[in-house]
Amino acid sequence: MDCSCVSDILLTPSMPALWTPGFAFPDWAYKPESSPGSRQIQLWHFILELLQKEEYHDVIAWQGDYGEFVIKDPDEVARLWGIRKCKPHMNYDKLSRALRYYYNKRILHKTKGKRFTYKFNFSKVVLVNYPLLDMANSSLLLGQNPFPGAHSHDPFTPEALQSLFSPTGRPPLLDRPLSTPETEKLRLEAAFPFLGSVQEESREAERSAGGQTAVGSAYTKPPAMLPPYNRNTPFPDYTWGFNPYLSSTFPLTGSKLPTSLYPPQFYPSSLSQLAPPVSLLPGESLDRSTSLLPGIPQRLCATLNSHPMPLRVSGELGSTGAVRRDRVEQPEGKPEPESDSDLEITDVSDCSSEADGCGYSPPCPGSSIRRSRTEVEPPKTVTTKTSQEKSAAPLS
DNA sequence: CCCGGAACTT
DNA sequence: AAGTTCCGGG
Repeated sequence: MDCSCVSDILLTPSMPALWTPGFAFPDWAYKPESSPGSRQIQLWHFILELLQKEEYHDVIAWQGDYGEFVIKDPDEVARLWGIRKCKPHMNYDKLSRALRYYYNKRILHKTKGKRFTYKFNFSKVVLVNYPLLDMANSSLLLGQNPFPGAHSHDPFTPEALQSLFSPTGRPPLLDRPLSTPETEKLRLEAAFPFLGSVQEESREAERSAGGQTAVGSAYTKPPAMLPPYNRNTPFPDYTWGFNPYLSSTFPLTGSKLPTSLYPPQFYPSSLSQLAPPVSLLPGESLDRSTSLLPGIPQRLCATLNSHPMPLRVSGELGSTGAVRRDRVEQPEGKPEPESDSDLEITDVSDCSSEADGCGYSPPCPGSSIRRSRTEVEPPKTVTTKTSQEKSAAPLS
């Protein structure tokens, strides 16, 4: 019930990386809230988030061509994703399956030959998230961007973005009747030359692309705040301690908080001029590591600070190193072995109901933040039927 | 590893 | 719709 998984969030005071110059995240990088059932974070979105944070450079990072990234630590990425989705049994095998589904959607494609390397199809990302954006009007995007070398002419000049995400809150033409998806697609690709040319078009990909024009809304969602990452943080604590990927709303002053979507190298400098002004209030500086985020209500963070987030680096693979490699859960035999649960999340009981309140719950309900089991953790624990039930219930 | 079908869940 | 879970095949 009280899956406080999220609540305690962002705490980690300093998060300069978020506004690192050169990092800008266009609004459209976020799926419109209105989009059917899109309240939940999407994998590609999540990937982008990780990619954006330097803390995760050892886990996943941009590398190679434009939009190309490599998952340096598959297990870790999977674990993080599992945390985000409250899927304690997530692993790279499953995550990669999800990534593979993106192939047909043209959101991603695999970089053959390179292990754990994928490449974003930014144009698609744009379309999916900002279908109504009529680039035509943004002549700046069309007119001045020679395809060769994304560096030659950066389409994302402050002016360009400015016009796209005008102060009025909505990009120009947003309400214009939507032109054909194809048209926009072309335009977008013109604007995003680095994006994998829709090479291997083909098969049903076309179909899915055509039918998935989401309803564009003038919605803007701030990027998630990923607190300093520490891979030593055990799953359980990490999970309940705070929600690293809570991309919930942050009442940021500017409403539009750009963060990085593309590798820095994609934007020699233009963007860097844009980020700072947007996220900071005059007089505020980023180096105030101890300060809260500007614009974020104290109540949101109050409880957070008091939780140092216990670093329990023990149970790595002591008793059951193998356990997590292969799912060793018995279909119905016996409940999760303690050993396993140690790695998997003891409190997952909350998640058993399928990430119900897990993913997104109102920030800091105020007090129900009990997190680390180092705390008090009522002995009764309700004999939670953790994953056991989960795997057994649905089928039988 | 990587791929993608199939069944199932949210 | 967007995965999650399994899984056979390369």
